[in-house]
Amino acid sequence: MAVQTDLKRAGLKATLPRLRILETLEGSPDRHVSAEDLYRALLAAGESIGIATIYRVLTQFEQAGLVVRHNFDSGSAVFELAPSEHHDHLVCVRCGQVVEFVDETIEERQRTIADQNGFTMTDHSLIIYGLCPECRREAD
Amino acid sequence: MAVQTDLKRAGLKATLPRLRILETLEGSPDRHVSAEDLYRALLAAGESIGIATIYRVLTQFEQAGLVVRHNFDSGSAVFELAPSEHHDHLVCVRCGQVVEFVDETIEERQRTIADQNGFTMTDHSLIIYGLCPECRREAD
DNA sequence: GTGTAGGCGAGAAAGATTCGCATTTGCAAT
DNA sequence: ATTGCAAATGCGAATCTTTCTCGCCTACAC
Repeated sequence: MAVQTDLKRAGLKATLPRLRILETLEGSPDRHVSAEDLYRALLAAGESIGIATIYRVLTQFEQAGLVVRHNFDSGSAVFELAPSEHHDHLVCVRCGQVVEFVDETIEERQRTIADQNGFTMTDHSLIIYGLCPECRREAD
Repeated sequence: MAVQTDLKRAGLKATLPRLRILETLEGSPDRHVSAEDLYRALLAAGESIGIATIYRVLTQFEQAGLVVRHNFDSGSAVFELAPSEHHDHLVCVRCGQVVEFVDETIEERQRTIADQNGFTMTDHSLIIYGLCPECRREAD
């Protein structure tokens, strides 16, 4: 099973909660889920798991590079399986839908800006908020 | 006093807490402050104010366009007096220092990307995380 | 000055996340 | 297969940030 080797490779014991969380992330219709989302999904699936474990495991996954954490304006963090290639986000302020995009021009400018200011860029977060096509139509 | 007319113009009564908060924001050496920062600063200045009032007032100021709220990775929101012109942020992951910048190329690309995805952009947030020059030197 | 709508302070509440600790579990050496 | 133990889990309490409630107070139009 790939999930199990993913954990081993990341230097983490293949425990039941970790396997379940990773599987749930992979099987989620929504790439971006909160700790609470995962908790509810696992309880619904009949698993017995504590919310604290979810947070602990997600933090470990993040440190291991398996997932990425985002702080959208929603108040709670959302996590997504680490994509092979970096991308940024468009978030609908009405329905919460998330669209991913990549733009090399912006990536390039960011590196330049960090350099110009003497910063060594370690990460960045670009979120465009707006109304998605559906919500725009409904909110006419 | 300009502060008082600023409030009136924004449609807010010029109450003591509001005046103090606005003055503190203007007098802050750091443009980006949290609700807690303001609370401590006001208590230290001998004012008697509740943390709830700080949040209430900051939210009103935000709606009135007097301040802007940012969600950096720190867990709590930070506020800054509304700048005359929009800008983005470079945040040092070690000391928390914040540097502001404007880049028309990026602004332009964002509008294009929102359009291409059928979104009506209402706002955006670009934060570049990294090590500032000083921290880079110290963390050799 | 006075009335009143709106604002305030304090504490409780809510939501998100972390901590402390007793119990359980993965896993490697028997 | 069995065992031993460090590491991980589950649970409830604690913490942190932010919001709500409610009785009292105040800015300001008249």
